[in-house]
Amino acid sequence: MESNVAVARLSALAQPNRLAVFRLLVRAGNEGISAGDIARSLNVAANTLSSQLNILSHAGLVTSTRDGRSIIYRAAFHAMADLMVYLVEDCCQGHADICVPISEITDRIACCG
Amino acid sequence: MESNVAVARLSALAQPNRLAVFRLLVRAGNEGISAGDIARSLNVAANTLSSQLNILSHAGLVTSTRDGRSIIYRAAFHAMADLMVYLVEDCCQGHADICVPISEITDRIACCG
DNA sequence: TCCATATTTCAACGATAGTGGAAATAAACA
DNA sequence: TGTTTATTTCCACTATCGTTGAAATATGGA
Repeated sequence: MESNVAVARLSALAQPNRLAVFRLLVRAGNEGISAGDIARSLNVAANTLSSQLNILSHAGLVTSTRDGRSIIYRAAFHAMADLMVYLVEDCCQGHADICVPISEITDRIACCG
Repeated sequence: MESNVAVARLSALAQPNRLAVFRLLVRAGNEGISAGDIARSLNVAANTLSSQLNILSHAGLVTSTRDGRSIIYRAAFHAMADLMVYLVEDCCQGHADICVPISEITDRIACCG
């Protein structure tokens, strides 16, 4: 991953509304949520949410498909995975003994286990 | 983790210089790097770097200890782990079959394996 | 003590982000 | 076709961020 892509994704998530949107979509899984339902859930104006979704979308963190009058948004899990890997890449340069904490991450990411 | 802490950490990383600083410290591991050496490595002014380090530090993503005239900075792996977990928390509400991508994260985070 | 090195703090500037009102687009339905 | 619902685009305003010069603080050594 290139640095500017990572920055775009981190910037997209570094805002209370957008972070809440993303986490809501993570919990919704592949089913996704319509823009209107997201706006109602988080109590934000429709146009404000639209620009937030646009930022998340351009960062590659969410995808959208039209369903009748509504547009369904979904979290892009692979993009999230790429970002996480990038953040701890090449850690410790192979000295496993001084890098125990990272292995704890994998133990704690067990959402569907 | 509270939302505002996550936003602070994501904001801290959502800037090219600071992201580069953090990744440099991740690669350095527990040995850490002095502020001056970071500034030279990344070719940024000392006072600019100082404010960047301050932001990373307040976000809990780096720690510092004085060593003579220098101050050594280190990545805070546990804080990073907490953030990662927060981002994919409660994903899919337990429907493992529709949430394969998250399990791929753990496979790909294997820096010291 | 005096000086050099390492780092931080302060103040100010220009640039960018977040929000909301109003209008535009898109689809469904009578 | 005309109307309603869903969402987005455009625009302007305020607030916050990132950078830099200059000064201040802290440590080590002559």
